[in-house]
Amino acid sequence: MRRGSAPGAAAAPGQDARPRGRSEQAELEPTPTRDRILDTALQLFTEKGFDATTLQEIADRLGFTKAAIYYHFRSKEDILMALHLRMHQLGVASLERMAEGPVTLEVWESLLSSLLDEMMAQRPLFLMHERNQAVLERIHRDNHEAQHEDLQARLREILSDPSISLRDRVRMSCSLGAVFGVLFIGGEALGPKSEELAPLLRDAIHDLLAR
Amino acid sequence: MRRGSAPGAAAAPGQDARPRGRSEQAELEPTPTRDRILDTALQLFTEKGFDATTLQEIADRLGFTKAAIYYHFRSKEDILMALHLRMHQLGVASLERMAEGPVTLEVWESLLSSLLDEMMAQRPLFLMHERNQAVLERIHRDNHEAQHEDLQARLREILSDPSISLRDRVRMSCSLGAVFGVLFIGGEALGPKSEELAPLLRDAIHDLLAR
DNA sequence: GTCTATATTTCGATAGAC
DNA sequence: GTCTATCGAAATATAGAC
Repeated sequence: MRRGSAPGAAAAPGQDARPRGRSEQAELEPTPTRDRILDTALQLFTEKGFDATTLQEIADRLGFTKAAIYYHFRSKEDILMALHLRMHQLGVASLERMAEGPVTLEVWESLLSSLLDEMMAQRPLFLMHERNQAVLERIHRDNHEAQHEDLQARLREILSDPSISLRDRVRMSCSLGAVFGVLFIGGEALGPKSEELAPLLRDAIHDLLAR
Repeated sequence: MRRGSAPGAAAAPGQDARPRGRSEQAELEPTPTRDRILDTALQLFTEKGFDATTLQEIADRLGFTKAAIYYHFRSKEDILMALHLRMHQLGVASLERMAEGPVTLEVWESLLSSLLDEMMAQRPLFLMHERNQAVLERIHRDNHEAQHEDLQARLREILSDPSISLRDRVRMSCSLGAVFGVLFIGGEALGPKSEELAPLLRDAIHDLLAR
């Protein structure tokens, strides 16, 4: 945190960090209002970035006040982390397959294929993530608990594995970038019909990885 | 601007927005100190993001105070815009070639090739730009003067051109993404030897665009 | 050109009523 | 569960001395 960082938060030591709101148990449970806050935040964080988005704006769009948000979330960062969690869980399946054996070009291609499906389905989440990398890294460093099991870390590990030829690792990076290229650079320019897009993208990736 | 936004700036109407500092003429001229500020800002904006970087930090790293920066730049945004300008000028050459004729896959490949050279040479600038997209767009919207002539706008135009087949536009997006993939995702993982990287990347791009 | 000191605003977060 | 009111902490930007 950088600004109004929990002014009265260091009140009683040994106390729970959560000042009020819902019980700790119920905290992660989705509720309609909670989800509406998350959806609105997702939109604004993507459009303007996390830092430039104020709780006031989120509240305004939802038709209630800033303070009400604090019943559902402990802090602004918590909202971002909840969104991060949503996305993070998507990567887990792919992640486990990546940990199983050696990553050949063929394995990579099939991994990318399932990743592509997930990204197509959850594009807004990935977009938000992409546009708030700096903030997310900052927060990740602070809570260096929750040692990922992080998709990005595992990717970097593979891409720096010297037992794979540099040529192949370049191809892997390219194919990964190609997915981002189509979803985020091409994005709306290519047209929103992901049904047509996906097979064309898969073909291109295949040309990149085959042989 | 969102926070301490020019408190006493709306003083005398009809007055120049620039309160003090160097003369308007000399303002864009590079000086050693100005460049040092820009270099430091480039680093911090990339590491932590524009919003999370304070003028205090920039000043601290340079060994003088916050206020001194205001002799060289009118505002924090001005620093970002100066960096944006640096990068923007790199794209101009490619941009003009793109405006000349119809963009075929062959033209695209050669454009990408020169863009790649520029990006390899000026990677930090592109990295900063990539990691501060949201802020840059916000500022661009505010100063909707300086109608770009913007690289990104022209790219989107091409990628949505219906006279090019969807298949080819997907390939173009892929190849563009591939460049980002190698430079920014693969990044340090692939190793810093851009001499080896460039030809491998060009080969991959060729496989994507040829035939 | 750089400093000290300060004005001004914004925003996250809390307290407590309802 | 949401509101009003307010606190406390930055951070941008300015004024004016040196």
